[in-house]
Amino acid sequence: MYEVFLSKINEKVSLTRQEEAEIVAHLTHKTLRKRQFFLQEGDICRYIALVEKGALRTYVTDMEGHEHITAFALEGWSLGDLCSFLREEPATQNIEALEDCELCLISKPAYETLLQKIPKYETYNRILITEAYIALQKRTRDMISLSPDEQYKAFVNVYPNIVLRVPQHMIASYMGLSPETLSRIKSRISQHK
Amino acid sequence: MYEVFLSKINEKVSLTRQEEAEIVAHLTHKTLRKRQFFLQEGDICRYIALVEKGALRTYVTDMEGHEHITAFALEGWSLGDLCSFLREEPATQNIEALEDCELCLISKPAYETLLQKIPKYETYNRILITEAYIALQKRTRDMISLSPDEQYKAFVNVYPNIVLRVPQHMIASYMGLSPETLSRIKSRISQHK
DNA sequence: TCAATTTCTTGATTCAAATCATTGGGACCT
DNA sequence: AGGTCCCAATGATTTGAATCAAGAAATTGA
Repeated sequence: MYEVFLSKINEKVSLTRQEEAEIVAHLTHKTLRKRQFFLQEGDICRYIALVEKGALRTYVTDMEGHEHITAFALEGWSLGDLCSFLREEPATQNIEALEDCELCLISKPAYETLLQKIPKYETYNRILITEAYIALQKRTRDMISLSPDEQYKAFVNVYPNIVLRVPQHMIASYMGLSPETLSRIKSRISQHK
Repeated sequence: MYEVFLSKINEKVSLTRQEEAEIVAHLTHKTLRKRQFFLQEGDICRYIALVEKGALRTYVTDMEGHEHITAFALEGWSLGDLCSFLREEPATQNIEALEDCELCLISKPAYETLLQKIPKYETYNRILITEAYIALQKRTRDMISLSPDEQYKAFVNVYPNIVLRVPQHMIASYMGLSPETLSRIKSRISQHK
């Protein structure tokens, strides 16, 4: 049931059987159908989720009501509106299933208990959030310093699975482009082979 | 000497005298003159710094050689190329003093020792990096969802000190705009009062 | 104090991407 | 099969910001 979750932690720190049991006792499970929301803007994000199966997208809405995708998540990835989760404030992000999903959830009380009781869990979280920060920083750097063509090539290289599983107009949204522009970028790239 | 550093930690966790002494023993001090670099692209980032006094900018260089400012740092803020620091890879960021600066440094060996020996230091770091992640996420969200005018107003509200201490064209660079465009935005805003 | 640099503003032109509009191809229904 | 919906590709037009250019204002430094 929680193999993906535990193996993710064990990649960073080695848990004993006891610790594994303690952690699993604080997890819950959830399934989502395609198009169901894990989180909607305005609600408080009560859980951080780890994707055991499926695909989801995170998006925000701008002042004109347009959606902008800020992240995708596939198997093994974590998601949630961290700001809303930690401060128990209304979320600004929406998280929607793009396929039927299996999620593994941890609530705020569970999160805090584990941080306190299991030092390795705190270490794991420090490492996880540090890596997320580095990845986000890298993404912003790429958006600044690469041409749209280069950016798309980089995206296809780093996330080939997403390209296969997600409609193209959503990748355009993620890249901050109109669907038409991404379409033209693709044809431009394939011309120069 | 290290008051700013310790008070930053004590905001999040309460250190004993012993712990404070242990931490201070692992810190070093550095001064920078205006226009000196704390870090240059290609070098390995050997230290994370906390600004005790002064102002700095972090920037990256794109394929055409243009600079893009990704962050400013004033008193009490931390900086460094985290990716380069942790993985001991060449940095992609440049960090330059905008004023004469006093920095408080922590090396990688010191960082790892403290993480291990002082659990509160790990907790502090987890909280710090989590807040940095949330702030970076908020910034990307603003860049996506706000008009340049709104973005500038928000920037002035959140960082009035930076606006006072940093040339306008650098703020334009931070916002991803040309200096001319930011100038026009300012006149547009002041017209509508 | 005066020259040199840096910084900011304003105007004219150019350009890349958004928008608007149309078409064609699948996929999924009954 | 036929119809509806969704998605991608392509063309025409518009638009907002970058670029190019020049000059004014402010800082800096000898």
